[in-house]
Amino acid sequence: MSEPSRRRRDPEARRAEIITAAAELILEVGVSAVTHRLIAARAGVPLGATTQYFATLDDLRSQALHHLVTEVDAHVDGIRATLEQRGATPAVLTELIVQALADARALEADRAVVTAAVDDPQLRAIARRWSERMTGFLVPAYGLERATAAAVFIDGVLWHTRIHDQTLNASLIENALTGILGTHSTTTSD
Amino acid sequence: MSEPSRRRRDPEARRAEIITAAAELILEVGVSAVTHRLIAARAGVPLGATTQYFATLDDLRSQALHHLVTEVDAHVDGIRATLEQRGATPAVLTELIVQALADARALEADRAVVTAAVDDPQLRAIARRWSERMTGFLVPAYGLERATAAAVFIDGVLWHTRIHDQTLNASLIENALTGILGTHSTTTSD
Amino acid sequence: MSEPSRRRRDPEARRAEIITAAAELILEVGVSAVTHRLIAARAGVPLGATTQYFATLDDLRSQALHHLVTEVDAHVDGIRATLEQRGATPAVLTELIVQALADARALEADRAVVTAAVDDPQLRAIARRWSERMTGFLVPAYGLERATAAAVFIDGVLWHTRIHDQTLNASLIENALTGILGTHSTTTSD
Amino acid sequence: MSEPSRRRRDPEARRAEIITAAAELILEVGVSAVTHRLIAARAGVPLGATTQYFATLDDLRSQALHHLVTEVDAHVDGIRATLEQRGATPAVLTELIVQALADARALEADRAVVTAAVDDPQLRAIARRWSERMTGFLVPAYGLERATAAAVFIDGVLWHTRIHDQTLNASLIENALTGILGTHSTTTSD
DNA sequence: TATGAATGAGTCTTCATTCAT
DNA sequence: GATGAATGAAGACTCATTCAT
Repeated sequence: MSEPSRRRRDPEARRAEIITAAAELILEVGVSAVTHRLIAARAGVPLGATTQYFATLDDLRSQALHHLVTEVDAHVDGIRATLEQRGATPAVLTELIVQALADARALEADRAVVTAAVDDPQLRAIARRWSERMTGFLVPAYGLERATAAAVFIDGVLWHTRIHDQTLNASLIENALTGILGTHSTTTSD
Repeated sequence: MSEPSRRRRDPEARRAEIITAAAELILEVGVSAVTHRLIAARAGVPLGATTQYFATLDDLRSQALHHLVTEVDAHVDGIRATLEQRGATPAVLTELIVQALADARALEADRAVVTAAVDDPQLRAIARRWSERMTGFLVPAYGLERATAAAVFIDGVLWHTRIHDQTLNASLIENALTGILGTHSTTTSD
Repeated sequence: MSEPSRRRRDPEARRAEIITAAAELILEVGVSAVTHRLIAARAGVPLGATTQYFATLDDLRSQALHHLVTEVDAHVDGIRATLEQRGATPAVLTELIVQALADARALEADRAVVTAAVDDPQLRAIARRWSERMTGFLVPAYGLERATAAAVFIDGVLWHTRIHDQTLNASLIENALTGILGTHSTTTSD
Repeated sequence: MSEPSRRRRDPEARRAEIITAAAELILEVGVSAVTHRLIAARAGVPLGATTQYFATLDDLRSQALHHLVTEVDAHVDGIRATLEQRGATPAVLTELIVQALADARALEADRAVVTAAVDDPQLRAIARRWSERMTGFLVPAYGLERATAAAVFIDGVLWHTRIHDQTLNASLIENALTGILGTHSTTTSD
């Protein structure tokens, strides 16, 4: 007598699946092109599930964006770890940047978040975190001003890559960072 | 008894009005949120007018974006003139950047074009022009690598401003540019 | 205070209703004049229902046409049964034709299918079935050529009736069929 | 000072051009797909001309259909001439039919008129003329009943050709006509 | 008179959202 | 609680028709 039942029995997992699907779609087709139906299809859940767990599509979109933010955050955590281990020198930073540029998915995630952030005040606060954290890593060694400038430059490098077909070369990046941060990448906090 | 009756009779002006309205809306709500209805309302023309002059909404969007591009281009022309007159020194560049950051409208125009460019290959080519022209102005004095790095940094400054609520201060910008371009702002080409 | 609220909950029945409504309208106003709105009104369902069940209006039209085809087919089945029972003589054929001419609805269905078939290759194949089946019934007794000619004549009779206000009289039909099929309506296959 | 003037100076010729263009388009895309714009483009006249000369699109369509009717009529005139010269024998009729079947344009014109006639009472009267005239040619030799039956058969042949990919062969047609009209092509009026 | 700009009604289609089951 | 049927508001687009020029 037991019908196939209503599928899963783990609401939290379903939520997660739906958010993941939405996040993927945001990267693929853009924030404004995601729909309930698209998400349901991608997540392999019935249409109703996408409205059951999220009051509104905007709500769902927003949570998906947050999901992407945490993804970006994880990357930043990795960067911090490396910088702490090996020192925040231009050479190490450059290596990390070149690595990041090679990861198309991460690049897209960042792009999606930043682009969406321009229009969405709530999201903007979240997006700011990236540069703030990055700046934070560099402040101890270079002081606030130089650290900020370096973070700004790195942001520029990311955008440049999205618009141009070829990546900036490593020595250009390293030289620029060296110029911005100054030669004395040691003590002084300016 | 007098109905509003038919309107103007100046097609070229109407086209321009519609494009202008569309461009404004792109800056305000983003490319993907503009609709015929929105544009018509903003331009103060009947819905039909927006389809009379443009075969498709994409067509209209595209022309509005081009309109913004020419706006950006005009700014860049101004920058070139100043650089030629006063020299492409970090100080002059900084002054120009600060000026640009104060012009919210121009900033938005640039943002809209660049953001749209990420997804639209045709537009991407156009958007590349900005950094290419900017780089071009600096190459004679600093060589290709440093010029490129400076343009990338400036792009980063623009994005930073869009995401953060406060502008970067002038000395930060100037110092960074000085570091990137090198102190010897003479003729060395790398 | 009670709004009409949501309707039925029987998808299959709704599909059928919509198709039936569309088929009726095709007969009344022609294939190219049917619209979603018209169909919805006729079927007594909201506009959205017509797009929920059919991806595209063409899809809906096509299914409605198929519906008519099966209707025509059922008629042809009846004809076959009679011919098998009573023999495919001109007299019996005439009786069946006169019967068919009296059924305005069936006549219209056939007309709609044939007319639509002229422009639609896919439908043309279906429409050919009518004459092919009819021919098939007569081949055993009269051979392919005479059978074909008779089917062609019968088709002509149907069209004649649609264009003229009065029906052809039975003796005319029977005499013509006799002439076409030959006197020896017995054995021989040509 | 003389501007290129408003183009033509022969209203009647323009009317004719427009009607001809409309008639062509009816044959190509079907009655319901013709639009003012399409007609204007085909005729090489400005949009306004199509509304200047015809009160309504339906009016224009109707006149175009009449134009096709006269075209069909001209064909029938040719047929009459031949029948008067060479006698209305099955052999001659068959020859004429085979000829007609080879003329795709004429076939389409006939189809368009007849198809449109089913729905349009006014046009139906006009369309009836074809079979009435054809019948008329045969009445003197075969009497009303047989003449009518032959005309009906011929109509069937035309439709058959539109639906099937291959033409009926000449001997089939001739044999059928012989059967319908009887061997004694003398004066008996039934 | 001739032209084509102007307008809005109407077309197909998509989808967020609601809610019966 | 889970599902997907139901609904209508919007969106893009087409075009007959009107009418200023």
